[in-house]
Amino acid sequence: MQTRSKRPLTLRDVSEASGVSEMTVSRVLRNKGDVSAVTREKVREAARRLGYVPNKIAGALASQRVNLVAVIIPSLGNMVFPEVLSGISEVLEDTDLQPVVGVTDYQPEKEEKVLFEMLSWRPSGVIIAGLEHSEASRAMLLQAGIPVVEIMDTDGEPIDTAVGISHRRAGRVMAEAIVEAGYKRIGFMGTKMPLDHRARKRFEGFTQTLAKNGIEIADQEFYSGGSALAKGREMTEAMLKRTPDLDFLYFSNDMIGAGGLLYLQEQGIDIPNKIGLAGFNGVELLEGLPKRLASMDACRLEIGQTAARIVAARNADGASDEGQIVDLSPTLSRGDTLRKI
Amino acid sequence: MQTRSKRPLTLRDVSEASGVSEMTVSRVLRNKGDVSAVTREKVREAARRLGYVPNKIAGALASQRVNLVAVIIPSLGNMVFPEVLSGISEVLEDTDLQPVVGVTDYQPEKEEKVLFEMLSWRPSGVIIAGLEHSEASRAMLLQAGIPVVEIMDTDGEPIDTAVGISHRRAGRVMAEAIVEAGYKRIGFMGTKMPLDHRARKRFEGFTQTLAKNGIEIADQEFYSGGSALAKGREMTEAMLKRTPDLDFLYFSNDMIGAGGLLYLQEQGIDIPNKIGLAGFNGVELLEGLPKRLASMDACRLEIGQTAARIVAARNADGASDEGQIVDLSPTLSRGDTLRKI
DNA sequence: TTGAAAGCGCTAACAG
DNA sequence: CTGTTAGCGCTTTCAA
Repeated sequence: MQTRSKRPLTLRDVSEASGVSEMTVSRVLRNKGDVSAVTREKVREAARRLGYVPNKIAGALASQRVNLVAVIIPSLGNMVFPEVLSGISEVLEDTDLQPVVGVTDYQPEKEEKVLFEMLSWRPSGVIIAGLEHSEASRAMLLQAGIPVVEIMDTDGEPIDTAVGISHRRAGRVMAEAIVEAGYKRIGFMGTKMPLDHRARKRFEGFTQTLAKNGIEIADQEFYSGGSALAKGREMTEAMLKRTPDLDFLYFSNDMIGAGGLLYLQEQGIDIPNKIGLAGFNGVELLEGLPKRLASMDACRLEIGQTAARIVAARNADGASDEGQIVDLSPTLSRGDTLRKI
Repeated sequence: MQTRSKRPLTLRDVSEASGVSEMTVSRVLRNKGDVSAVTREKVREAARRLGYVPNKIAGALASQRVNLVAVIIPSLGNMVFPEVLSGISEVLEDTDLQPVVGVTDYQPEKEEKVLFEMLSWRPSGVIIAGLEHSEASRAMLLQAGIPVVEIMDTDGEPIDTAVGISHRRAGRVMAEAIVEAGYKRIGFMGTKMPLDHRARKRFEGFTQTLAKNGIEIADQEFYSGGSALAKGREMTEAMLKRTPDLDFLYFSNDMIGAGGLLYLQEQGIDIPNKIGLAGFNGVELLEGLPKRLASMDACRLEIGQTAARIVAARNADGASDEGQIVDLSPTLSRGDTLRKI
């Protein structure tokens, strides 16, 4: 270990310090090619002593290989994407690939920018949330010449490969369960995010199925910003004041659902008989609530794992299953807030 | 836009397509140096038409500049680090720097690995959580020759610069407030994480101040894994069964605190008179709970912003305030669960 | 098992 | 305002 220096160390420094050619030093440090045990030890020792950190920039340029996988998601703030990331990291840890995360805040322009920025580092693959992208983004992805896995959603045409669930179907399934359970006056609460296509698709599937059963959403409200738990609480109160005869509330995510649940419990309202409730995502948080909120698992972990496996496989054997769509099946959990038939 | 090709486009392709020298193309694409409006337009047009994405690897190697800032944190799973990240991104968005996140899972070996990996991309700065690092990690950081900001914690010796709060003091302040409010039989619940040094320091500050007031922790319990909300609930129940005369519960984080709160409310226990409660972090979630949990803000956003500003400033003017420690003051919010004096 | 030469795609530094 | 010439620090390839 030497004292801080302005210029980072190079292979040449290690080469000189060990009396071994740069090329051989390089081989030792990458465990590539045969090097005699003595030489190897000499090099290792010198590298360690100097505190040498290889320059991947130079390495990548020379080898035309970057062990990075770009992961592009809308947000880190709601527990769903961190869980997808866990799935990805878990799988990539057994390979030499590494995830690099970019966040878009649900903004197509930002997605475009982040994507451009990441692609300019020539990653070995892209895992990106959603099937909706700007023309420019699609073009970049197409041009990149690397595996592209679009995750979370399967309702649409993937650029290359998709892994996710059908949110339209998720909305339908939930609507069916609610109708079967005999609820009739249904309210909906969600986020004010026109660009959250998956929430939109769930809502569409939901209302369509209700319509098929002769039911129309009786009331609805959308929020943005603030504590989701508090918003769920407030919106529920407001909606029930406005439309007192509702007998079911469908929340676009578990967090606002939990807020609604807490509020209704405080009011001493009989759940699920007087009013039933359901959210979406199946987040871990639900386990600690006074009643388990009905919800639907979005298969977050599995999506991450599968996507990562696809990227890893393509990098390993170049096998190309382009056009593949992996459609996972979310499970509905009725919890304690959706009455049995 | 052309069809997918195996070889990514290079500057030379744009040069040929536009009939302008590579150097000038490079200047246009980086908005660097004076280029005539016509030439500029010609180049832009060609680049757009081809769908050219510059190769930052080559650029970085040539210019010896990488606009990346390594951000190394223990976890994405608990809402505290994502908020720090927001602070960082927010500030860096006004610069040409970009954060790249690495996660250590609170494991020193993983920290070492992630750090090595990131430093090998020669970033322009490092923002890393905590002041405790392995010898090797410290050495790398010292050698790197770039700004290093250690965040979250100020109880210790920074390698270069630190931005955070004193967790020992945070523990002390909370203990003082609890003692002043007249509570005497105090229970503690936390995570089973010997490597979460900040939680440890809070606990130390807490118990020391209690001791100074002649009080000893009456009961304590640690958990690991599972839903924090559910764990808080379970641990609270178990602890009160074991030690029924407790009059205060201090939780090492808000999530388990919320679980405890929900449980006690269901039991109809008088909060804060029969039992007082407090957590740590001041998370947004608290706003939606039936009672606002007493907590202490960890200044997450501000820490992120400040750290990013320091890195950005050092990159801009090279001004070096090494050794600086920015010690922020968390505010105690009594909420509804810590009785007034 | 080791080494020498020739780039990877871009930009700094000069010239014109 | 535009072009030319050298590398950046590695790895690939080929020879020894």
